[in-house]
Amino acid sequence: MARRSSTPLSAEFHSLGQETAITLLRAADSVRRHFTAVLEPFGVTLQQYNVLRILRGAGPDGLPTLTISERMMEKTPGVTRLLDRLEKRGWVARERDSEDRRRVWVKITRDGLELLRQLDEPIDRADEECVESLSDREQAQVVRALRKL
Amino acid sequence: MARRSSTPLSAEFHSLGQETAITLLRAADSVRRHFTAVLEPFGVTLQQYNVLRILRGAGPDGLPTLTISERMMEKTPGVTRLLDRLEKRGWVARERDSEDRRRVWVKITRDGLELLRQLDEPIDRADEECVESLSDREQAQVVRALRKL
DNA sequence: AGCCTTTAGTTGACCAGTCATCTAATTGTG
DNA sequence: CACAATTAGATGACTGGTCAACTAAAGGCT
Repeated sequence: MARRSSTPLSAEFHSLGQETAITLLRAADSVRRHFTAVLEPFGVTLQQYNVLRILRGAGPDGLPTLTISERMMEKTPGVTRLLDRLEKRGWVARERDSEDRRRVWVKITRDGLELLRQLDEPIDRADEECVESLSDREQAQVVRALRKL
Repeated sequence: MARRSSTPLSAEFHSLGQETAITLLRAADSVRRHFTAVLEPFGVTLQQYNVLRILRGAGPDGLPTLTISERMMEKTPGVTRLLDRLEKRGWVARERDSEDRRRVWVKITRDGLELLRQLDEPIDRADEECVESLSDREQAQVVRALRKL
């Protein structure tokens, strides 16, 4: 059952597992930096962008706060404060549910939608660029493997 | 030169590039969570652990702050404050260079080394565990591809 | 020597993520 | 109906990452 530690590809590492983990973390950092650089001129962070995308996808009623935090796989406190900032910038609006007054519905505003519209093209480009040093074959291999994590 | 957007493997995505980028970010999060869970009982964070590993590798003289921040590929201010916390816990010591008094040498303490000693085994295990759902072949594919980023 | 530039590192302000705790509203059960 | 348990979300305190501005010490040049 337990796998013996396998030989790494590079002498820099103890084991193949270590090499995979660290290479993965580094690669993800590189991708994150790439997106951050695209968003930075617009004054949006990657997480803020993610929330706005989720809200655009959710349609005109928006979503309750907890649903957003589930979709982002993030803890609620972080999301609450992220929404505070998005609300202050006028990109989202919050409204308490009149039926269940614990619940807060969050929806993207006209300004938020306009921001996303401006970002759609640059982000599509960034999606390609940040992994452009990999062939389609390599990308497919990576996706198929990493999906298992 | 410019690559046309390639077909994603899953309908969830617009393009293969997007699918690769997002899958990569998610996988890295999973790995990060795995390591964090191992370190948490010891009261160390992943970044703190990284610094301690770098300092152990550097030998008894330690390293200047800026060198540490280069090796971590991180901005200096963050490292300064990380070191503040490590110093407060007694895991590192700082000493101003008597030749060049701008420079601060940071070295790991006996307590810091003892902490790492206790962590060596669990971390080696975590290196394997966090990617154990991939075969050696898949890991090698992933490493070879992601090294290009 | 005097001054300008560069280098090493710190500090302040902000965004983000996590944990623990808290409030308020709702639901479930006797 | 009343009261406990659950749920939605907010708040405080801390770690961490980034940018901009700052201090202090070297180094270089006239």
